[in-house]
Amino acid sequence: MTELTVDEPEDRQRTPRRLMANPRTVAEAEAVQDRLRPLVDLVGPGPTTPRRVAGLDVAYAEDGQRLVAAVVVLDARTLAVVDSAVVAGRVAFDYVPGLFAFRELPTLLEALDRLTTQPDLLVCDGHGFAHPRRFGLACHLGVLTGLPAIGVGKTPLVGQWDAPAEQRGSWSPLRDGPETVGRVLRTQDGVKPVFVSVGHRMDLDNACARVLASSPRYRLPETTRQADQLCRTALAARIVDGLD
DNA sequence: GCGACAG
DNA sequence: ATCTTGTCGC
Repeated sequence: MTELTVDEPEDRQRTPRRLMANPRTVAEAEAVQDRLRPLVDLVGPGPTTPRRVAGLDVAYAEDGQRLVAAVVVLDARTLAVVDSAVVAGRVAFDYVPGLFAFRELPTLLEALDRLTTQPDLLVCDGHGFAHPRRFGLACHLGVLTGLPAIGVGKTPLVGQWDAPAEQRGSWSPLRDGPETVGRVLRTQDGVKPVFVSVGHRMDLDNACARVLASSPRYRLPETTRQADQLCRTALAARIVDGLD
């Protein structure tokens, strides 16, 4: 299902081993990020009018070890759900700010592999370029799948910014030192803004345009909301194999 | 040395 | 992320 594997039918659902490094220590994890970082395409410009947009999210079980990942594909124009996948898994790494992606990556990739419909944009729950080593979850998912990706965070990880105007669509640059790493974007009038950053094969302007187009009514994009609802429901009702 | 720190 | 009660507002 991923672009990187289309030439290997017998292996089409597996991300190449050379990119699947599963670190066991903080040093190894940071090394993986530094190695993949050069593969990120920050220019894009990415699809201005994508057909299908995917939202990804994860819900954690009570023990904090098991989790359920969900991917929901929406029609970019109507925002109607056209496909989805839910997978149960295990936390693959302890939570460390900056290494968050390693916790959910294996299960999220598995869920992406189970889609029937190929999305042309991934909207990730977390940051992309707005990361200490400029390689957050959105960059990681983008590079591993080869798909355009953007990161939408609810809270900051790095950078400083000025509050954007209260109107929907207003934004201010998110800067980490001298460089702009993302934007603080107001998706609804008078509502707390979100943190948008490039993941892969997209420019920042387009990334913000896509986020706004996906958030007609609420603070978070419909993609994120649908994915959140799906994995949360699947976990609570245990309607997913491999749990318990 | 002391905070901050995606989900 | 998840644990948690009520509360203000559409």
